[in-house]
Amino acid sequence: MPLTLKDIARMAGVAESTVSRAINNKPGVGKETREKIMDLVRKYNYRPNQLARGLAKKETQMLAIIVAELSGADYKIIKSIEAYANEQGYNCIICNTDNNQQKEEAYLALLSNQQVDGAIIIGGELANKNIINTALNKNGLLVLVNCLSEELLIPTILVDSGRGGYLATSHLLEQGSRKVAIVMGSRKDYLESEKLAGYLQALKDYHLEVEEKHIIETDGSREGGYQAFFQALEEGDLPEAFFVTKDILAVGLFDAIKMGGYLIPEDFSIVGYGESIISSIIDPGLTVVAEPLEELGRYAAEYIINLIQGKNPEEIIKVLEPDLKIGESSRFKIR
Amino acid sequence: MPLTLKDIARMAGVAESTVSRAINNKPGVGKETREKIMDLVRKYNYRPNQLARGLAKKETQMLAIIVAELSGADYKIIKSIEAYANEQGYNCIICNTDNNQQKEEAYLALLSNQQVDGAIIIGGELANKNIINTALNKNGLLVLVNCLSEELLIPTILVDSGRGGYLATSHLLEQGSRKVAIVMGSRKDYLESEKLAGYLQALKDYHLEVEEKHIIETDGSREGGYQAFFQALEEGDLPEAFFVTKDILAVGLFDAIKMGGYLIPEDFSIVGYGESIISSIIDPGLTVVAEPLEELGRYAAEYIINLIQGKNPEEIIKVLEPDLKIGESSRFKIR
DNA sequence: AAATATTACGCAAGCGCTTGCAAATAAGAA
DNA sequence: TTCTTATTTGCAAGCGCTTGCGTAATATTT
Repeated sequence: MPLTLKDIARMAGVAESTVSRAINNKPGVGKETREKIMDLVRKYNYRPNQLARGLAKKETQMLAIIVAELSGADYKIIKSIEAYANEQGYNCIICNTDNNQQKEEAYLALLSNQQVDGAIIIGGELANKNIINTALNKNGLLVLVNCLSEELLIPTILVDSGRGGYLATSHLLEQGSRKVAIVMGSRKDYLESEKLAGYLQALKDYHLEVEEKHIIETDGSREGGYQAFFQALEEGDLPEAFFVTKDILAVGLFDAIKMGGYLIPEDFSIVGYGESIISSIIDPGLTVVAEPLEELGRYAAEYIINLIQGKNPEEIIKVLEPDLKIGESSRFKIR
Repeated sequence: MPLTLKDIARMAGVAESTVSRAINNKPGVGKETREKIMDLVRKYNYRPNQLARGLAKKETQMLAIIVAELSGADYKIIKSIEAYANEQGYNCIICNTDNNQQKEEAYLALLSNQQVDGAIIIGGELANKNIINTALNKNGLLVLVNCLSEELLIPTILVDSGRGGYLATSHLLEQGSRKVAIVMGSRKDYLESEKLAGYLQALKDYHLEVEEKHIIETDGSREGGYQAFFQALEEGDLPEAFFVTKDILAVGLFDAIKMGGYLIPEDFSIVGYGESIISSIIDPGLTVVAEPLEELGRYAAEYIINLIQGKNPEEIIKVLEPDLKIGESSRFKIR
């Protein structure tokens, strides 16, 4: 049995309250008593029971990071959140929902249960609104990252995917390509649809017609990327460039292009989305839309902690801007 | 303010204890009262405060998964742990230590603090023994995965990396290569040293001399893999095959080999370690030592939960066997 | 030296839940 | 009907900690 405050108090010959104050270094404890207590604490390696503490204080100094899939990008965000949170004396627990509503619900319960002081939800489709609502009603503090709530007014922080799509597409256009296709995941995914919007806007700004067949929606897998190319090939009127919204898709697309005996970027210029190991491994190195993931995480962490500490931030939604990292997969086309 | 047991009790006109028993569906509550209570619970979406519950019951139904780096492999293990744990009514929180002793300590405190019922440590160097010890002394339950404790007798479950090294190397030897090099991370890393041991054993079984210069220790990075090849090149007496112990290393090695104008597997056969996206992306597809990660996680989860529930398992250390997944990067050599 | 302001400490209630035990009620056996 | 046994429910202590308030001890002021 671990020892308790009471044990320490008995050993030090003082009241529990004094020990408590000493441990939390609050005022109201004499220098000598404080030292005697701290010595005992060290000697017996006493650690306060956080459940009891949490119960009494109604705060746990814990944050939940609820994440749908745990991709490489998410991981960077998480690390950044953790870094800031730790700095501020909070610990983070990562809850992986696997895109499963049930699990999301279970983890959101951590919030309603007061096991964590706040939660950050990263990506994925948004949970059942009821659940979020009850979590919020019970005073739970929530921040959304890279996803959007439809009706509830929940603080949200995200990278402007529309802008990303625009950057990618206009880069390809600037490089001289005129027929640019987009290979994307599901349009139902908010971020994907935004990228598409950016793509469309860029075409518009260049006074180009939108070709429906150049909008290739896939399942987001490697295989999907592979098929996307051959689909384009079959349709005839092959694009000169591809904007690929996911790195795995890019891998498949590369496979297919090479399989077809074409060269990148000579035959096809390609821009991908997100800096990842994968996009750095594939050859030639991918030009990508780079997202400020660190900043994203940092901001989210700051936001939730401010919320917890009662400082009400000014803006409820914060949008960060991506930029373009030029690789070898896109090159100026002489026309 | 979330409502409490007391609120429900008042509304139902019964004692708190009755509500508690109803909620935990324990015997000793009449059918009608039970229903009345459960209706209230549903109506107000009441959720017991887990801190209070944990404090009273001295158990939280929570597991901590403490992981050093969160690589792709670890992620698979985690998912498998979670799956089983959820099945058994436990939730998992993932604690990422970033190979930082301080953080490891902080997270292990979750155990000593009784915030979790048990913890699973995956990979990485082992924490400060004192910390682990105190955690254990306080009755904390711990299982190690893919790492080893030096002196403490902690239940451990791992994949036999020695066997993996042996499989990889003997495969290359069987394919006709005689000069096989190993490109590895730090020898201080237990798993790496085991792989090396397996490599050496295979050479021995084939009655081959060990060439010190064919043991290439690197920092485990892509760059490290890259340099490894040119180092071998400079040394003269180029190997015919490489056993690479990490996928990132393999990427660098591939880069270098291609850069040198050589072909895989024509000029060099290569075997990597661990099935990962990366090893599946690089071209040609890597032959790898595949680890039963699912089983590993599942077993670890089973183990810790048994421990928590007081069932003492028979073996304190469990070793799983890897096997070989043949890709295109290794091929029979005609000599 | 007396009066006032500080500081150090203990008391006790309370956080929200569980649980052993006793009381009250219902049901079955005699 | 009366006694026994089983079932339903309440009481109250306790889990380990925090904190407001009161008192005793010490320091500061005149």
